[in-house]
Amino acid sequence: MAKLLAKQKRMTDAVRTQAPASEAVDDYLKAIFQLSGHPERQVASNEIALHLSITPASVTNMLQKLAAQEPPLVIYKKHHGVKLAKAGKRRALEIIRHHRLIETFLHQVLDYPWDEVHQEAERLEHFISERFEERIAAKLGHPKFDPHGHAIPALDGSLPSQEPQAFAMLRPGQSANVSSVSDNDPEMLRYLAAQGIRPGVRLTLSEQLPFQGSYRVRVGTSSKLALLSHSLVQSIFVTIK
Amino acid sequence: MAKLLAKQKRMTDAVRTQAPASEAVDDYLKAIFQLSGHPERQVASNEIALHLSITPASVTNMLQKLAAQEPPLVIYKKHHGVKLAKAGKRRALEIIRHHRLIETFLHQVLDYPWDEVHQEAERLEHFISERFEERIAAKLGHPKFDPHGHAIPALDGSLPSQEPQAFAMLRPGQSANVSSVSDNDPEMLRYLAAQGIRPGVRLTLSEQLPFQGSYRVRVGTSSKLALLSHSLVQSIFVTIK
DNA sequence: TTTCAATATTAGCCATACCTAAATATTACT
DNA sequence: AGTAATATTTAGGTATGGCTAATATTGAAA
Ligand SMILES: [Mn+2]
Ligand SMILES: [Mn+2]
Ligand SMILES: [Mn+2]
Ligand SMILES: [Mn+2]
Repeated sequence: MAKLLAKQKRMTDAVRTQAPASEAVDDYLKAIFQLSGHPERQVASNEIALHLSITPASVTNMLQKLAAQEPPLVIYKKHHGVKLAKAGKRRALEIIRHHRLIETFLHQVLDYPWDEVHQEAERLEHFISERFEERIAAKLGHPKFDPHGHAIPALDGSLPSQEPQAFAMLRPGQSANVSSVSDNDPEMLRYLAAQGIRPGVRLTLSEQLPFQGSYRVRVGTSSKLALLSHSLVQSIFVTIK
Repeated sequence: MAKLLAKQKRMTDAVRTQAPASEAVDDYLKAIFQLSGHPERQVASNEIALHLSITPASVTNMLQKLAAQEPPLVIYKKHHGVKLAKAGKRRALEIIRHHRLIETFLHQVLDYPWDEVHQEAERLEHFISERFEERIAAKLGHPKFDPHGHAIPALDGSLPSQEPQAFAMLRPGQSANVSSVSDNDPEMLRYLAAQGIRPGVRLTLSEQLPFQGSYRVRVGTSSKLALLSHSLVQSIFVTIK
């Protein structure tokens, strides 16, 4: 705190641009990054609004601000969506790196259960310093994946271009290894853990019950089968090999 | 983020009170706590303004808000200063506990040098959860002191009522053990470390040069004496025994 | 090619949070 | 009682981030 008197002055001067970098800005950038997918496509205002639970008008407003920054954080084409500009992508990946490193740290060093790490990381990701980031990465031996199997962006922002596949896409009889699971629903994570489902475990789809019913799944080499709902199965991502 | 639509409505209703608990509020409460000392005395608006580098008008404004909360965070007597109310003292001690636990954690677990922990803790203290606090305390074995020798408030807010004495108060010939050092000036901390001065070390005042000059000090049982400026010596607190 | 529904943008506002300078008031000494 | 130091009030500023309602654009279906 302790706003310096100089600040007020400086802001009314010629500069005006330069990164605000608030929690809200971070969250927009993360949202755009996640929604733009692979290969990268333009993201519509509506999608962002939906993702963040705000109105499209608010989104347009913010996109204009982000595009007006120097350097711009997004490339914004009126009526045609946005994509991240260089600086925006850098920041998004930085936040995601923070998030996943923090999750891993909380789990491995502070013994958090895997269903509690996400919430805490969601806040702290915005406030840790570069130093902190570097120190926990070192402490953890520069991990490549977080507790849910999500890849941690490297310092230069690079990510393995793994195309994760939803388990729901498999056909009965097929097997695959869990690569990651969604991390935002604690209850679901506890349930998955109870079923022995976590990154690295091999799953075999036995059958899908008719009319979009549940999935009967063998977990590892266990003898009895787990019965997983459609929504559950959509949160499990696998690599077939 | 993701402000829920309900919020807007609710705030214009009857409730209105209840804790905002922002970084600024935290910093006011910490300032009042530190300034009110032992035994506790009323703190003047001016002192707070000075401490936080803002104007007295801003302070009055904030004090009124803090006093109006339900429950009140401060007891504010117009023209007669404030002191912390129960809830305010609880919060102040909570933040101070956070701060000192984080400092200790950064130093011991993440190998931060002792001159860098303060800055990082100053930010993070506002954002960690109760869970995080509990976990790092456990990891550290519930430490009683931070790297600068400051006592860490217990969970119930209790603090050892040690009356730390400025080393500057000693008379030539006297010896004392360093209990703590000021933690806000990194350069000074590096200098002290270089002189071997840290909590627990025994200091003997050999002489003070005339006209408020430097202090000649024996550090531990070393043979040669350190020469410390007046301002340096005022940042060192000791217990005589 | 026209029409229209879906989508997006603009305009005008609201609320919160902090802070300021200047005018005014209070207190506590001398 | 007078006055200097201190504090408060008044009035207003900046910044962020959100909303509604009115309007505009786009693109696909007719
Ligand atoms: Mn976040
Ligand atoms: Mn994760
Ligand atoms: Mn702080
Ligand atoms: Mn300290």
